[in-house]
Amino acid sequence: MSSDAVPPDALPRIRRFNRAVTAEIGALDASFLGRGRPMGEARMLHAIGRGEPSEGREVAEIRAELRLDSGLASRLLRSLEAEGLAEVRRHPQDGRRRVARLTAAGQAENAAYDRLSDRRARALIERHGRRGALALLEAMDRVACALGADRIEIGRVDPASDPARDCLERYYDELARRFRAGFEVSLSRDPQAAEMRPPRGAFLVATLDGLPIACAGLKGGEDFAEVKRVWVSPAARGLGLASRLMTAVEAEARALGIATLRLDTNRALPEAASLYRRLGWSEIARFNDDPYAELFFEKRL
Amino acid sequence: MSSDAVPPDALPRIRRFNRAVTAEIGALDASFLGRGRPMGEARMLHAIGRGEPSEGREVAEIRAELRLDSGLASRLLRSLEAEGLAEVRRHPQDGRRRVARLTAAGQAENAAYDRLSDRRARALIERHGRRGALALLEAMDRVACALGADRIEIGRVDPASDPARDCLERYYDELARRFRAGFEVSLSRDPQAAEMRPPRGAFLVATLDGLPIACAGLKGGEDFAEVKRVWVSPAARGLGLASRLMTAVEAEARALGIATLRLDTNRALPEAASLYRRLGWSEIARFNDDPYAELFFEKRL
DNA sequence: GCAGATCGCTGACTTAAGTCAGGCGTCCCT
DNA sequence: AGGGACGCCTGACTTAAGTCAGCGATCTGC
Repeated sequence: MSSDAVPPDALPRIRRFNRAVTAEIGALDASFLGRGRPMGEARMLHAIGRGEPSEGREVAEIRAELRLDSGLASRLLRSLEAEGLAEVRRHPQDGRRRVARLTAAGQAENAAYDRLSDRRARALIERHGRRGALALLEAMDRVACALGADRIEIGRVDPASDPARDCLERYYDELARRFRAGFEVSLSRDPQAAEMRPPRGAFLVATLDGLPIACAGLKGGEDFAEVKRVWVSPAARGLGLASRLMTAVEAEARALGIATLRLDTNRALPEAASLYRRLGWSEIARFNDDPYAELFFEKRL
Repeated sequence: MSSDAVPPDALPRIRRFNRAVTAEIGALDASFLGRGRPMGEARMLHAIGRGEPSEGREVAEIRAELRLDSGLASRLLRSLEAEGLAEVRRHPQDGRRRVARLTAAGQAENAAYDRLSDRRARALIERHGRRGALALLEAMDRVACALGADRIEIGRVDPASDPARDCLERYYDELARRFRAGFEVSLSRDPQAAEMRPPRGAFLVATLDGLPIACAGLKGGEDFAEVKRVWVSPAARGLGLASRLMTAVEAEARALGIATLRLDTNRALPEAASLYRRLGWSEIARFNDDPYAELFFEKRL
């Protein structure tokens, strides 16, 4: 990206942003100290709590996440153990490694920290009306996606699972907004797309910190497979995520032994068509009767 | 605001935002440590540097900003002095108070910290195209305004000054976008509004961390004064700022001995008209020939 | 079964950060 | 002129945070 893409007043605006969130995070940390425990221990407690309550988390993983020295991490674990909040056991497969888990008391303590954090969050949102709150959340999403772009993960899920349905719902809403004549899933071809499952297809969802932000489906067929439901949340656009997703879909297709991919799209989504062209797809003649489809593409793997 | 104004997925989204900015700020702090100086000293240096280079800043003010104990602040100042980066003198009016200033070396050091911060900021923005960068900056503005709402300051400025012109330009742009027939300042009545200056009028600008986010003008006249150019940046809407601004304008008017205020507005700005009604203004008959004016209000002080 | 690598732990430090009491000089008010 | 308030400083602490070397247990590959 050329440097003239930087608007002239960008730096002071980012400084203002930094100042605002630094103050907010400082205040949150200060409120955490109110539970009479140093920040290091509180962070360790929270990091352990991010794992499954029954399984716990590997100590090395936590240490990497919090960027802690092995000695320091060990000491923090000892003090949590002394308080009866956590317990550390040996890893079932590898006796050198260790796994930390929260006790019932530890989970309660962790929940108390979450409540403190949630209270601040709720207070922040409640200062605004419903419209303002939605706009603020969208702004926070965009910032979070831009800052956390390299923590975005793409994974395979069932198309009927919660994250997939969340993406699809937002995708359909967007189509309804952008198509002149609106959009009604049931009128589109193959509304269920039950084929987007192994062994014939797949459904991919991109998440950031566990929240879904993009999706793409691969639907198996006789002579070719189709790529469907490619959608990226507005908050995550401009990060190259659609390309990553398409690459991941192609990899899935190859793994399933698929040789030819096809897809259709609509002129109301010009950014989609130009993405496909950029990624080596070529336009072909209509190959289905979906009323919403106007443009058709193919790619041979 | 009732709690049902909180969207159901607000809390995880805010948690994701917190996680993202915490990581970003942590990384920035870590890069600051690269200059071989503890964070406390770096922050103190930067806080001193926020004042006018020639005048410096009062120690008490800095201490309040950084929430430092008097003893700790004093020690940090001593170490900056020992490094030749700052000097502390007695306050010209009050010998108890003290004023800290950066030396030339201190200013250079401070600039180096700014460069580190700016480099990160620029890298963040340059990851996006121009459109994406603008959207990201708008999102950051909105978050900064929402988080820093109680640091917003309203002050009197000259209507020809930079902050005023910045607001007015963005105001005219918005009118051009929202009025069906567009908007051309030169066609509106009294395009210069040179009267929005003491002793007959005033121009108010609201700023957050020095960046202008809202404005309002008071234009003196014979039988009544007019409120003009009331504008709030989209990033700051929903924070009650327009009301604060109107209250401030009324206070200015009272101080200038004005008894009657009038204003005009346009149906394309429904939120403005409803604000005026809410603040006790009553609709009156047309009192000028501005082609863009459709609704007319009056308030007696 | 042994060598070398890996993982986490402990002890012994250093440094940063923050707290508190007391003291000195200055200002303001009467 | 003098008492009390104020602003800042110093000294003497405590606590948190982070570093480093060395140790013992465990795993992996040969």
